[in-house]
Amino acid sequence: MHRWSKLFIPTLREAPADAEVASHKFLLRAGYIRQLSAGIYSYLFLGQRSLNKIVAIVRDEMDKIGQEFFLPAIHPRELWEESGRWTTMGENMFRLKDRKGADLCLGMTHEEVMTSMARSEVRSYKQLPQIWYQIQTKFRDEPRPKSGLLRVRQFIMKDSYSFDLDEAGLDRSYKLHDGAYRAIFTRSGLKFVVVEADSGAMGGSQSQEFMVYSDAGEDFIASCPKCGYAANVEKATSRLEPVEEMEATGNGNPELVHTPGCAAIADVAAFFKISPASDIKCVAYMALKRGDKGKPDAWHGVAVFLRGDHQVNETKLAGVLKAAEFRPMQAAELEHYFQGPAGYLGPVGLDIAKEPIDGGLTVVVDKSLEGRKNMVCGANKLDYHLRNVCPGRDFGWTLSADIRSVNEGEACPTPGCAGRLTVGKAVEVGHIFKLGYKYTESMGAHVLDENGKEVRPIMGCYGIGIERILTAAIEQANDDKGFWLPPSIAPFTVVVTVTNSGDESLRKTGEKLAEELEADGLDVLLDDRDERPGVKFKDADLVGIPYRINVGKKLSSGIVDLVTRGTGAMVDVRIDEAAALVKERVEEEQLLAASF
RNA sequence: CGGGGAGUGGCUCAGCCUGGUAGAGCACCUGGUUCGGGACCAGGGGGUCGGAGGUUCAAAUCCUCUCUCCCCGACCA
Repeated sequence: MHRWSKLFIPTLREAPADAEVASHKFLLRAGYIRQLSAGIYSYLFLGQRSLNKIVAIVRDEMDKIGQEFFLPAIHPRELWEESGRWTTMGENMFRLKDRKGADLCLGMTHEEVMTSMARSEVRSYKQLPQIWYQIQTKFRDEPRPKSGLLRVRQFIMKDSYSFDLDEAGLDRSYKLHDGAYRAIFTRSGLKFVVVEADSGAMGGSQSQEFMVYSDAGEDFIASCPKCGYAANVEKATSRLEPVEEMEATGNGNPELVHTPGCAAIADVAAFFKISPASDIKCVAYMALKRGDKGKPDAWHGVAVFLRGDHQVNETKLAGVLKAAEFRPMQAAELEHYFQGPAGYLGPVGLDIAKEPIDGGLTVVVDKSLEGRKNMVCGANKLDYHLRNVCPGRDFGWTLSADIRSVNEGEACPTPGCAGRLTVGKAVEVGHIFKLGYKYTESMGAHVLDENGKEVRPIMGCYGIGIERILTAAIEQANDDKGFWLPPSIAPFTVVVTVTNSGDESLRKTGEKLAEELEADGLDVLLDDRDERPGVKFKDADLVGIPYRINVGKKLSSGIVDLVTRGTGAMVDVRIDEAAALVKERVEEEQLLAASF
């Protein structure tokens, strides 16, 4: 039995000034964590206890579908050179040298190590499929760590990798993970949603994220309350309402119009008395194409055209262009590609590249421009616009694709669904991803199939952020006094608060009750500190323990209080029935979570 | 990397503008009283004011450089 009087649980009355989000504040105040450096935290007794419970759930479910490994955290450069990621990971990778001067890095993910294992050990199709996982520390030198444990530079990840003979096999491995992840998050008591995620830039074919709605989150997800459609806005689409086209003027051909001072969309729309949906917006980028082996990186001009009321989704754009990086085009570059100034850029008369980012100006139009008529656009000339512009007739493009972001309130993309999309913020707790042949190909892994022919295994990769489960759980259940965790991941299920430790009979009864609870298989913390009751109640409310039993003044009539932290409900319970009741409550709560 | 903010005892902060004995509340230690929602009284310990350099008789305070942390953006899981 754990006695609070002997433990190190450094609770704080006030949150340190630099904590902003609820989980960060409370993890610090409750004595779960302490910061060592930006994005680097120590986990103290309560924090480690909770993380251990999360890890146990993850391990329990993962063992049903795969095998646990434990891979090195320090990797040789050569391994990452093989996949090409020694370069592409850039500054996010922690790098170091050993005493001989050899380059090493700290593992930020383990596709390379796992693939090298498969490459050197797996020889036959008979050995497939394989699902290998590990629970291990990852190191990523984030440009901006933030929000306590939400975005950190060192964290624990459950990562797994599947190797299959073919796509049907990958599909099975992927579905196994989908099931395991749903079980893990359910048992962890999270209210999560599964959303379609972006996979374009990585070349994968399918990907889902497991999200917990929270304002602390960094991702936005679009969802339809009617049909259940949900997708990361990086990936989400919507159905657009038909636009009322403008009447052509003059002979219907593009017409130069003097529009002094109308650089912004709103000014242009007002000048022509049109909706921004009839204006063509231009966003000009320079896109970085990573050089293939030996070739240097190069920047190429990219002009994106879309409706005036839409926004460019750079994730989608990166996906269709396979570009590594974007930056806004600068004035000299605008002059070079458009011969015109910002604010008056347009698609007519441009010298268009045939292939995406391969010299010249890559012109990307959003799909929603196809088939539109009589639009307004910049004339690539200061203070002039064109009208009567028809995409396809008056200008062409390198490629046309969905590269816009959806907005709240747009129509759900599911055929036949009349719902409207809502957009909310969420924390990503897990991600499953069909990788394809990227690593087995670049690193040369193969097995013999039943015909004795060499074939490449196909891979999937799957991740869970262990600390993020704790963080998300706190974000979803807190108030001004503290937080309460689901019993399955709380450091203790119940705290027995002896209101006055100076009173011998209270203390003895409390100890006895704690022993009973423990005998019932519950994790019990006995608050036997020599503190006033108020202090003990405040601490108990703060530290995330879902149930509390007060052993105090009602004991003379054989009664203790059972307090449910989440609801604040306090009920009188006969002392000899208390243990059984708590156990029942915990079991009910877990059943309830499972039915979610 | 761009923009903003902050570094003074364990925590929250005042003092800086206008240079002159380093402060408050909480926490901590000792003794006493108290004991159902962060008690009270008395006594006590603890800070090279992020660091370096400079100005000055004198620097937490003024100047220069630098480090660190937080927030927004970019980036990313």
